[in-house]
Amino acid sequence: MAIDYKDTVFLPKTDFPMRAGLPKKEPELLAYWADLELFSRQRAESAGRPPFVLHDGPPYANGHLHIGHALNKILKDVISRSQQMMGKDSNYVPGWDCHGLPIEWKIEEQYRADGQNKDDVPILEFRNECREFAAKWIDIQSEEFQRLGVIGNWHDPYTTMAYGAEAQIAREIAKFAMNGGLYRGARPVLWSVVEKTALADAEVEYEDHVSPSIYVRFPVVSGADRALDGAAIVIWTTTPWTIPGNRAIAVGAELDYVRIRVEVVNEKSRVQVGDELVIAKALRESACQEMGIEGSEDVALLRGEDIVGSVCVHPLHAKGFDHEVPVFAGDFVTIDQGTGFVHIAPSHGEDDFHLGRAHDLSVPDMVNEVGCYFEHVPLFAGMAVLTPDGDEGEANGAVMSVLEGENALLGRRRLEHSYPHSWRSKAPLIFRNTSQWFISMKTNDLRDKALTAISETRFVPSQGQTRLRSMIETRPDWCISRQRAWGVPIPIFVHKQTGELLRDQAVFDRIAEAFAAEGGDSWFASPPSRFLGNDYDAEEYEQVRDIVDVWFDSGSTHAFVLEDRDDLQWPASLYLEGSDQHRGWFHSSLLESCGTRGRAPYDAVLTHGFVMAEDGRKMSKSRGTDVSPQETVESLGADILRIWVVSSDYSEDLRLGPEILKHQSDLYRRIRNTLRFLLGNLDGFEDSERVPVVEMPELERWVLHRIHAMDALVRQTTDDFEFHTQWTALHNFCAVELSAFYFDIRKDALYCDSVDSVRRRAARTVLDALFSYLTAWLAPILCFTAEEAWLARRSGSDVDSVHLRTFPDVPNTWRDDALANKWEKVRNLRRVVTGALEIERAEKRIGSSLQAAPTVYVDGETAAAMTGLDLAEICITSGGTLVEAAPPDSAFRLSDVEALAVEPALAEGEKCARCWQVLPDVGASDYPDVCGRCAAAINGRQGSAD
RNA sequence: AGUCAUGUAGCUCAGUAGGUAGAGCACUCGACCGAUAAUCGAGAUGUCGUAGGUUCGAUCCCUACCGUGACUACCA
Repeated sequence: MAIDYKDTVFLPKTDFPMRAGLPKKEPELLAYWADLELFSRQRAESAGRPPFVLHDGPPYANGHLHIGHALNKILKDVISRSQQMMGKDSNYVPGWDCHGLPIEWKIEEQYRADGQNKDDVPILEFRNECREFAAKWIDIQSEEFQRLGVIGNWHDPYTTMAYGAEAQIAREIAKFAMNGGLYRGARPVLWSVVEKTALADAEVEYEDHVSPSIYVRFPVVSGADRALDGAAIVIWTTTPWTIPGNRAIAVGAELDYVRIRVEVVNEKSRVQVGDELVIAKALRESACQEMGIEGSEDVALLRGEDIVGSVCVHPLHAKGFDHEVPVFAGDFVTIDQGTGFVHIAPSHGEDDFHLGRAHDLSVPDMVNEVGCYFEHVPLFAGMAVLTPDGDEGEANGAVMSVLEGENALLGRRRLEHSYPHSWRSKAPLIFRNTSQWFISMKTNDLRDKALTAISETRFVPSQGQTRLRSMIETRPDWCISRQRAWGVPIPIFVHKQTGELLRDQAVFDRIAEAFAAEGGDSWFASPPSRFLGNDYDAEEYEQVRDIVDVWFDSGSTHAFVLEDRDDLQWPASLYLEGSDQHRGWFHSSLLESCGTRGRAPYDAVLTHGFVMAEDGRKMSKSRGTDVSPQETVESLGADILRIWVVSSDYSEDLRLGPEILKHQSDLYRRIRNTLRFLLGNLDGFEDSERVPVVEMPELERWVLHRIHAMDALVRQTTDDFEFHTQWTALHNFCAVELSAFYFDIRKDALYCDSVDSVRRRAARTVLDALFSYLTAWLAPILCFTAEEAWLARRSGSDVDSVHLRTFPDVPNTWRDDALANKWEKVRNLRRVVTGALEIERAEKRIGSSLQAAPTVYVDGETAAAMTGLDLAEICITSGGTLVEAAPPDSAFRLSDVEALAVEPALAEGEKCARCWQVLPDVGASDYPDVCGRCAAAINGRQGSAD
């Protein structure tokens, strides 16, 4: 008897599953793209479009990816893809940083594990092992990046160890050699005794360290002021081993000092009653306490400037350190601690070096590369400051005991303070005078050029500009030499007799040629004559054996990637890295490029923050708060991780953890179901169904207006790299405007109207548009899901991948501000009706809103807005009456909408068995339990719903 | 140690020429049972980091402090 009308209703139909199964689906899509050769097709199809070159900052090729890599590469990918869809030719070439200490260190460890000393391994063999190690990790990381959905030229990435790259890096060094920017300088650098190399700033970490803290007496032999005669200046240091290198004392010219006569000392004190010492007034108390002085008398007060020009003798002058020790003014002298006098050893400190240089002090070579005093150093020759393992050597103790013997040691204790350490071996470092190669910040106005370049670069967020500028303003010359094995050789020759750097382009050309053919190895494998040619006698030249700082490698990527590849462009449109790269890649690239090409290698720089755990603190394995990208992808899918990237504000630190990932999964489901609804309701859609915009109901035209606005927002936020705003807007559009409003209203027409209904056809026309726009807008973010949806509906003529599309144009005629305004009022009315129905529901008078037929009292404005609209349709009721009149007091109102009121009522009639509306005309036609519309729909149905 | 950021509902984020705050999600309750491990609706939720100050009034301005992060320095 009862007909099952379900078969006559046009219910959504699609193979696009509600449950995504991303961990399984994503690899299938990756395989599909591989078959399609998607990246090549993108390049081919976008040939001639304006280029967008996001130049990849190379990750270091060791170890699996961590979440920071994932953030970085996903953000790059979203930008690269969205620029592509904005109509650019967005060609992304990933790269890797291959040389340098971390890899070298790993290989050394392997040798150590085998009981071998790496110094015994032939350098070419060693370098080859490093190369293979890097190659192995490049393959692994490449896989892991691709699994995240990152699209790019993975078939032909760049690496800093490619022969071509090594050759170009050599050419870049040669440019600095030829233009005079490169020079050999003797200066103290932070030196690792363990790794036997100078370290770059970026390779230094500061850790707490216990050092001896000593007070040392420097007797005045020639006071600049009579008040100094016969007294001794007291210095304080935490590095006793630098005392042999002492050449001066610094005093704060503006500080107050006092000459005291010691009256009372405790039993442990090394000071004699009657000693006369000069110290800073402000530090008198603390210094006296440290030296065990319990009573003293002021002899004289002095200003620092009165002391400048005095001369002391070295505390070990009787033991072979017989040079004078002049007192200079130093603006770095503070009264935080110590004595207000700083002992100056020009070989062992930055301040010391500069002060010494200003006063023509000698910069003696005191300590060799393994941290032992040179043979020429009296008393201490051969003693170690630090052992080869980084432990404290005998030097400090020896110096202190000799000082003590000379009655120069006035106090000693242990002090824990922050001290530089190697990032790699974690061993303490020392300042050591060495011969190193530098790029001058002054020659060729490098600093000025760099500063100008910064002001001409777009920074996102803008604070980055200030940050980079202040770094460039104050940084010293760039020390580019490393006494290591795994890197690009600094390919230069020095004339043995004159010390002159050989500047001959022909020589450099031969070197680059060799590197291009055989890599940097050829520098070590070939006789110097191969490069010097016939014009020079190899015997007369020293071949430099240093390698170049890896920051110079990566700082040159713009040369061997952007300039070298025909399908790229110099300068890059964008560099994008974590904010730590202000002192890293952004910095080195800028200097390298300004020094050789006079401008930055990038038009814009974007920085992102770091990934923190959910509690806002650093991720920590031991606390279990670290998130592995591999595990996340395997359990949830890369698209979830990609949502996380765009839903976070990358200009600050980002948080990530289980709860946040769950949140992203929820957001994902909403988007996925929106796509599924579109697909299900577009089943069988054909072009012939389309309804022209002018014939569409207002509701459809309102959706088109919203599409127009979303399009503008998507494009704007893409240009501004504001993906968080974009994602939020997209999600709200799907959740609030489509799902909760438009779809909800139109389900009735889509399911129940007859196939030829203009209303239904118009809705399907709009759903088709929504599908087109949404898949495009989502494609840069949800690269997998957007593709899955696209392919679910692709017919023969459609393009093979959503990623071969661009954001579709939106006709300007879709914009209709007046309509949008009108519909603001309509939606407001709907809110009130919904509120009224909720009461009815709570009172159990209705369940479904289709049981209701409310009377709505409106003001003139709202009445005008509702002209021509069907109240019941919009409110999803079965009926309703609009009355422009004052409502009865009993009517339902919302507190914030005074002009509207609703008097609920039950709809009259029977429930239609097909559309479930309660209507008076149910049973009026051939079908006893069906309304007139549905009867017509059933009769007119042409087997569409099977 | 210093500098600079940052601290708004459980989560991601908005916001306020200074008048005690919002959106989505999550949560709870309800409806539907033809987007169904969906969909719709309603609701509660916050001393706007802490303590002072300026002000009639501060989440928004000032100061200090605390937490977190990044950077810089290393200082003898």
